[in-house]
Amino acid sequence: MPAKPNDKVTRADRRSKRRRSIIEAAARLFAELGFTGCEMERVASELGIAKGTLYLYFPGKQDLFFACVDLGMQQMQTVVREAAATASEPFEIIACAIRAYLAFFDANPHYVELLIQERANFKDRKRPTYFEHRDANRGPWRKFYADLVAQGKLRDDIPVERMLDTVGNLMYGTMFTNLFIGRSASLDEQFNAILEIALRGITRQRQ
Amino acid sequence: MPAKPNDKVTRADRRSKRRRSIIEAAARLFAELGFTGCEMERVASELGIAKGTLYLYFPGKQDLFFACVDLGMQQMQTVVREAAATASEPFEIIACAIRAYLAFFDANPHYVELLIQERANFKDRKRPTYFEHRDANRGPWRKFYADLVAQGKLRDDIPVERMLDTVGNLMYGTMFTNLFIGRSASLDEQFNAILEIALRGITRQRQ
DNA sequence: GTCACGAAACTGACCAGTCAGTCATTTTTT
DNA sequence: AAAAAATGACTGACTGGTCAGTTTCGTGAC
Repeated sequence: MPAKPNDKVTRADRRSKRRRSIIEAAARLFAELGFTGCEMERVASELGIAKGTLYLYFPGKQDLFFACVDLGMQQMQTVVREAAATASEPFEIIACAIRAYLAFFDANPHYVELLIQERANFKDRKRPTYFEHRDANRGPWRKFYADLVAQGKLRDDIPVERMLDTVGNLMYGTMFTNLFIGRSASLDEQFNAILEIALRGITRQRQ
Repeated sequence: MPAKPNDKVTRADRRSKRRRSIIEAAARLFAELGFTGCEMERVASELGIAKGTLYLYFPGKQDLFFACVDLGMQQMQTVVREAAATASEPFEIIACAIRAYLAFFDANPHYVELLIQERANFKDRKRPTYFEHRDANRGPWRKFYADLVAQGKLRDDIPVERMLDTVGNLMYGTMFTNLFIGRSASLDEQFNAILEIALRGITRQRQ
């Protein structure tokens, strides 16, 4: 009988599986060797396939690279969103999101490397994927913060946009520093300091 | 008669002048085109000299590049140190340093680009120059913060090292973000938010 | 179950362009 | 006229992308 649909799925399935495995191998190699340093031949040999095959799945080296970065940022956003969803109390939600973010890049340092490579090699060809995803996911956070301001839980003398920027930049800077010179403290200790300072600052408050 | 000493100075002077001008031109081009994208020939033609001449001043492309990064970070450290020295009141000193840091990279975005290029192209050949300089200049800040803790002006429930790290990462992240997607607010507004949040946090404090 | 055959997937030798670094020669300085 | 500085044509190693040829897959006929 016309097992056509079924068949087609199998074919397409195999194709997308391989596509995925190419992206995963390439992501590791691009991170390790850099965009320029990672030859297409190397990616192919890593997978045990011929170089020409890569070009059946991606039009060129750059497209393969962008696919790697995009996969990484998608995974990050998913992890953070899911972590935030496990909490209910407002400040706990913020805490969970921050912790998940740091933990993700801690466990996947190669994705940080890709962000560097992207900026280093395509600075005027492409808006950084990181910020593309950040902005796409910012709406809910903006509303969340605004609500907390309305409830008197967050300061009303600093625009929400500035708070989001500042906390975001703190996380962003921490992610890079951790990769570049390693964490100087345990993830927990670092996380606690960040949360404490972001929420209450470094000054001793008069009671 | 033997104007030897004088002569030598003149000679060495001319040499170091040219060396400096090579570094300055190269810094701009490396930032604009990337380490790989910036050909030695290009640097030479920018200066109106032959490619071979570059090799009389630097052993190779990498050495020239590292000289560029180092010059940038030296300038930054100098600017920040001098700015901090203009203030006397503790929190004003911190404010001046942060403002000078942001203003410096705002006025010299090409140096940020060089930091990216350095990391992207030499991740396992060299500790990032930025952190090399940061650590070399951290001692006084550590002592400064510790004194403020002792005076009850800074919190004593967060280790000084964590405070330095966190504030440093916030500045570092801000510098990158400003370059990557542009500042979303004026330098002043951004600076105010950073200082306010670093010192007092985003939460509304009960009086 | 197996055979035939067209389509899809895969291969890897090859090409064309690139560029850091060299060095024999020329120009400038003292 | 010797030394120092500068030149730029040249080379050797490298690599993204191509494509003519080969292998594998899926399907329908028997």
